[in-house]
Amino acid sequence: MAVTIKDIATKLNISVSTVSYALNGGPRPVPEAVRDRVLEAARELNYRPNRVARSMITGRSHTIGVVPPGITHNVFLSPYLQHALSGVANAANDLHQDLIIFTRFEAADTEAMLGYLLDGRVDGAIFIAPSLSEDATRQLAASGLPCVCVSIAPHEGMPSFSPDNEGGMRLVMEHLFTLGHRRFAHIAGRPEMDDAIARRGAFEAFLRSKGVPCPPESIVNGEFTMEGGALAMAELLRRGSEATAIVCANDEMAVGAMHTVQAAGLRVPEDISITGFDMSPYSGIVQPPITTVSQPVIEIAAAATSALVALVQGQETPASRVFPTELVVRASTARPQEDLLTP
Amino acid sequence: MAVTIKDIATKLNISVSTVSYALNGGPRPVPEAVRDRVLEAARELNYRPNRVARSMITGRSHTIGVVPPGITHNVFLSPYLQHALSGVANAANDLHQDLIIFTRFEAADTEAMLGYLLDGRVDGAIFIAPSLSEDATRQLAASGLPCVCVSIAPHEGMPSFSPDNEGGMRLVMEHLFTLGHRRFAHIAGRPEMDDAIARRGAFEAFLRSKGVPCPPESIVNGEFTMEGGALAMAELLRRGSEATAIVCANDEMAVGAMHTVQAAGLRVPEDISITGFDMSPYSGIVQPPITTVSQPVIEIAAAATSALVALVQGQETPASRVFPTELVVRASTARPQEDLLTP
DNA sequence: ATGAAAGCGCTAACAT
DNA sequence: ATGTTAGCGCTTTCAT
Repeated sequence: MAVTIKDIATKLNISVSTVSYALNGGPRPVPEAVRDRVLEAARELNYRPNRVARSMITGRSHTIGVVPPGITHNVFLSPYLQHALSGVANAANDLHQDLIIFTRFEAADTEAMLGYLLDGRVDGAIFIAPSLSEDATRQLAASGLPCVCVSIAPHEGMPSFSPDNEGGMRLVMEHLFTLGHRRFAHIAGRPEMDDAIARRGAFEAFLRSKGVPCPPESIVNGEFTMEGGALAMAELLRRGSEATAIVCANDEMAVGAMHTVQAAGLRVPEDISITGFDMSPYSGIVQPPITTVSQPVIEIAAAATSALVALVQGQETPASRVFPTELVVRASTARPQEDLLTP
Repeated sequence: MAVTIKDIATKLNISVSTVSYALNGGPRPVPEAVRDRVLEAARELNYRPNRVARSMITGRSHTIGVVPPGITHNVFLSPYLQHALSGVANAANDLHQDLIIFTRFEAADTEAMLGYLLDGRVDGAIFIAPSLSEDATRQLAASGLPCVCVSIAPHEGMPSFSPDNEGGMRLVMEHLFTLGHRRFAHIAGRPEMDDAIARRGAFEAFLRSKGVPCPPESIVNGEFTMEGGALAMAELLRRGSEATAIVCANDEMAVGAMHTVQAAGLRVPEDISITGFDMSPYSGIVQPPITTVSQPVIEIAAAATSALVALVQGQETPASRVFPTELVVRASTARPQEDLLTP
């Protein structure tokens, strides 16, 4: 049996309340002499406070629930999530919060998800790139659990911390367009993910604004992984794509796509330019390094975490924020061949 | 105020115990009619069980604490930990356990660590590549908290799930030796980490067994990161190393070391062979891909997790296991120059 | 200044 | 078959 404050009280022949106040340093004052005796007894008995019991009374667990996208299989193996989790962990650390990571949510089991989130173990939740159903979103809002979202939020009420996807995509497109590219293809993310939607939308919008055609067969969806990118690229080649620039929705896809392109005997960037998004470590160490858009994922996630803690502590709903993105030009993009041939 | 079983009991004019038994499907039988009414009322009132309250009675939280190495700064950015966490998460998922990830332990604050681990929120703990003090180890054992260790355990009593570091290192060394290498350098991990120690030990033992000299200046310690490897390699070059084979304690180090080597104008593998350890994704996508040793980290971590759950459930202490490693020959290793010149 | 006692929401032993 | 009640370990109100 673990040592409790009652044991300390019994040993010192004082009441549990005095022990509690002594241990917590308040709110009721305790004479220093008594406090010292209590602290010493605690040390002697090897007493450790039971936070579960405490949190039942205070209603606070000082623990934050982290909900990664339900679609992702190996959460910890996704570079994007790694950075997001890193940001959350850093901020949680600074704010003295612990983290429960919910990797157990089956795709769309709203009930189970709410059950876990509302079982009293977490003070609030951070959703990372969620794809929540209308129903889940509504119930969540109704539950009153403080929530924030890394990436675009599923509904108005939830504070959202996201990168400027549109701006970032515009930067890459402008870069490629200026290099002389006129035939583009887009390897898009899964259509349930808001960031994927935003990036695809910006891709199309840019082409429209320049009067460049954007046939449906030049866009293909895939998983946000190297395999996803490799497969999507293979599909583009199968369709006889003549694009000189392949714009990918994230870096892993770009790495996979480049692999397929190179395996097909084409050179990057001489024959085909490829771009990514997110500036994941992979895009920097492949040959050639991939031109990409950096977004401050760690910072975004940290900001979301701070906002959540503020929300939990009763401060008013924090404002959503959109974080700037930056173009990172590397060696996977160059002027297209035909441009070189027809000056 | 959240809905409780008391609300359901009041609404249906029955006792809380009946509600509890109905909700949990036992252990006391409840007539089907009553049960249905309870379940319906629960749905209507939007009742959600409070697991904190439950775990206070049952003494079980169905939650596992995960303790990454205290040294690692950005836990989620280390490929090794990513895979270990993945394995833990997979198994935890299968076994219906949640995860609290303790990223908050300051280097050596034993007291704080024990406080968190023993505060009632976790049923047991998984230590990943820990570097625990004698004191922490002893207190932990005394606390009775079920614990297992991914990598070599800090003491006998704790079941350990680790790769065959010695065997793996022997495989690489044998490979390099057979290629003709006779001058080796080792980029070792931090001397607090048991895996690092084991790999270094096996490196030295192999050379000894072959009668190959192993001067102290041919071994340099570094962080288990690309930067660590790059720095260590630079140090080796500064020392005027004439090694033809650089054996690194992990893949990130190898990637970093290769970067330094290439930046110095040397070719891999023509001028220098480089090997890694762990088979992290990075080692496979750099140019040239790096010869490495694969260890089944995900499987190891999953086995540790299953063992922990068994331990929590009162089964006898599971046996420690050592997992086999495999040599993965890629393009970063070749016969040394001098071997080609002097046949 | 300090003790006694009422819960937090739940399970389970004890009664009926 | 089902209701009553005693806690789990703690915080906090109410007495003293």
